[in-house]
Amino acid sequence: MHKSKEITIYDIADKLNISVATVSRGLNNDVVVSKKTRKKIADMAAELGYRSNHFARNLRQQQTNTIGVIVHELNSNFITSVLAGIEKVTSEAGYDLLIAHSSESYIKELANAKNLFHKRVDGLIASLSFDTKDINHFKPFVEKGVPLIFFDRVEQDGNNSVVIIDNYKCGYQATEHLIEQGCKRIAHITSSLNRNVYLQRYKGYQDALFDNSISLDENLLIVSDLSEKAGVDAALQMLNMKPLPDGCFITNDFVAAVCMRTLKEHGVNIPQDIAIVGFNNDAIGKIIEPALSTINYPGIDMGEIAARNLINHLKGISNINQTNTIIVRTDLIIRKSSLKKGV
Amino acid sequence: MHKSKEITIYDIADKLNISVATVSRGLNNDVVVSKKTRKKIADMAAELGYRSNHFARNLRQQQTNTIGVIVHELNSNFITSVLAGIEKVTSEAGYDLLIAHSSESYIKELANAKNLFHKRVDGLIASLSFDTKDINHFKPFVEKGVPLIFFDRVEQDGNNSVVIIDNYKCGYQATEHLIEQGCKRIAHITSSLNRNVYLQRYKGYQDALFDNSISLDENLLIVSDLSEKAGVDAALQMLNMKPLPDGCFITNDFVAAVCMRTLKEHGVNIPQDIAIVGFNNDAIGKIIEPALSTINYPGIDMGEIAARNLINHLKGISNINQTNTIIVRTDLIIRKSSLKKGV
DNA sequence: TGTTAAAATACAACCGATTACATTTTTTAT
DNA sequence: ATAAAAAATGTAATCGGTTGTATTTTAACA
Repeated sequence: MHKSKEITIYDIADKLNISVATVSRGLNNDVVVSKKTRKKIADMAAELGYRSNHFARNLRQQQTNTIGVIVHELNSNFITSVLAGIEKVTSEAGYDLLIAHSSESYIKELANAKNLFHKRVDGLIASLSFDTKDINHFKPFVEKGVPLIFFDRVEQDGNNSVVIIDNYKCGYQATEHLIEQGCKRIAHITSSLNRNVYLQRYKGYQDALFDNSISLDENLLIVSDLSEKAGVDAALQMLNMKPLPDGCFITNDFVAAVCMRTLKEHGVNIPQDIAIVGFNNDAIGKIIEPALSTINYPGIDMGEIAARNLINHLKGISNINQTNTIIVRTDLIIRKSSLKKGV
Repeated sequence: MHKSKEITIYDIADKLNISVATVSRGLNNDVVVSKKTRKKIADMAAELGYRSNHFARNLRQQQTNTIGVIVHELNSNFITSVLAGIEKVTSEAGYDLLIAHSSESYIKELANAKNLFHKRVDGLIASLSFDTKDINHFKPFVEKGVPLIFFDRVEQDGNNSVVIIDNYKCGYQATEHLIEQGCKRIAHITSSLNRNVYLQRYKGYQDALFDNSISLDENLLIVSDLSEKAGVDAALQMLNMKPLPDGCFITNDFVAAVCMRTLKEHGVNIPQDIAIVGFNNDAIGKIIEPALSTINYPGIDMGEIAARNLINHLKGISNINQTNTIIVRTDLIIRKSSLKKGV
């Protein structure tokens, strides 16, 4: 099977006995070309099976029509929702997407950034990996004037455009809900406080305790990564506490699920002994028993917003550097895992 | 922030007072350029912050160095593993990846195929969507000589290259295991039998029953989509059966999990009343209770194999059309959900 | 009918790399 | 020292579109 020759605008021009300039303009529906000619060109293009050459076009136009996305993982409800949102907006605007994932690794994120930079994406949307220390690898984009939007996992004190949720409020709400259910000793299982999202949630947790006159017990804070093992370990750690915590706010549904399983294996009743609230509204939360209370946030909206802002900036409609921080709504979903009092 | 001017090989050539041809060759580490000159070129490129223009290169070379991937979804362990495998091989070989997902929709798969065709991917790796009826939309690739490999969800009677697991064997094994555990009335919850994977698993199920002298009861076959609702409905349907099935082979872990939850809510004991085996080895299976027995298959290997074959074909090392079907190993993971007899 | 404005089309340079072929420089052998 | 061979570098065409400017065709009007 040998490759058949590609059709170019020169072939169309030849067949129609007109110039390539007219063909090019006609294909782009330029009003300067008469309707009749445009029709002829379109018909001939279809007949010959013409497909435009992106490379020639991009080379000449000095733009790639491509937007890069760097995410910290692929395998989660939240991320796939964000991607869906981004895809919706970008594809409508005629942009292509180049998706890279760092698997929570700083090294891979670095490589991805470099790669996308060399591919000359017109813009970049990114969520930082778990162990990203600094964001110097995004500097080349800034220097070349490539617009940049971070979402969810962002650098706290940068002056970049970000699309985030109010993690502080979420932490506050989750904790307050547990307090309302009668919890007095509320554990908090979370990830590295160097990541903005976890730090803010922790602060919300602290303030909710404070506002309800519950003193903060540092021993109830368990920091770990987001692995299955971490969930088991966290559960064991809680089981060793005397007395057992009566509530627990976990910043990740998967870890919460593992944790619950381990607790139950050790005879702990949920929510009677410990009420639990997770974070993310992953599919898993509805399946485990008891169903997991959690914080829901609209990934698809975050994706759409990030993409829309980026594209508007690219088109000169708005300027990213003016609207610095966009906060997306969230809500607390209450299920059985936290309902000590019943409904 | 205005875009700073791009550095090209002409700039490097100017600075060094040599020709662009030499610069181009030097940058590609062509041995025909002296080591000394190559060093000078590399240094100057680094100093000026040169980045090569893929578009000029691809335009000239008439190839995109890009491989397209169409998957039926993004949000599953299996698919992300496959993607990881593909990415590993392709990035080592210097190819880029263009990933499209159809969300199990024929329409979207069609659009994706068209899109990737127009982007001129050098090769394509695809898994068919749930409701894909025919594969005519891949014809343009064949006609242009673009190599094509299907994995997992494939067209049963095409003569395309495919990377699959032995779904028949898996179905047989899962069913046999349930029989060994003493099950006599084994239900089978699966998806459209038009998809090869489900049809083959069903056949394995049938033959395992036959070989163990258990007559096939058509009423025990429940066909549905893979949604949460489907899991609930399937469970309810089983609950209505008199007598209740004592075993169940479900071709999807998520559906199995939902199904188990629903059964338990109705007071059914697992595995005592019904032993259950799922499929896919999703993370969820380890978390639910009892832990879910399932069929494991190595997504990462499938991805690597598919990608490696494609690239070898592109490089002329091998020919895809000769090695038509590649079957990847699988194994049955036995957990508590199916252990009626204990270990 | 002739003049001018407007509409449609054509010409040709350009984007930045690659590469066949030509030329120059260096090395080797006589 | 000189011819021949080998190594290094250069020249220029090419990939397939886009677009500023020039030219031709058509329309409008006096």
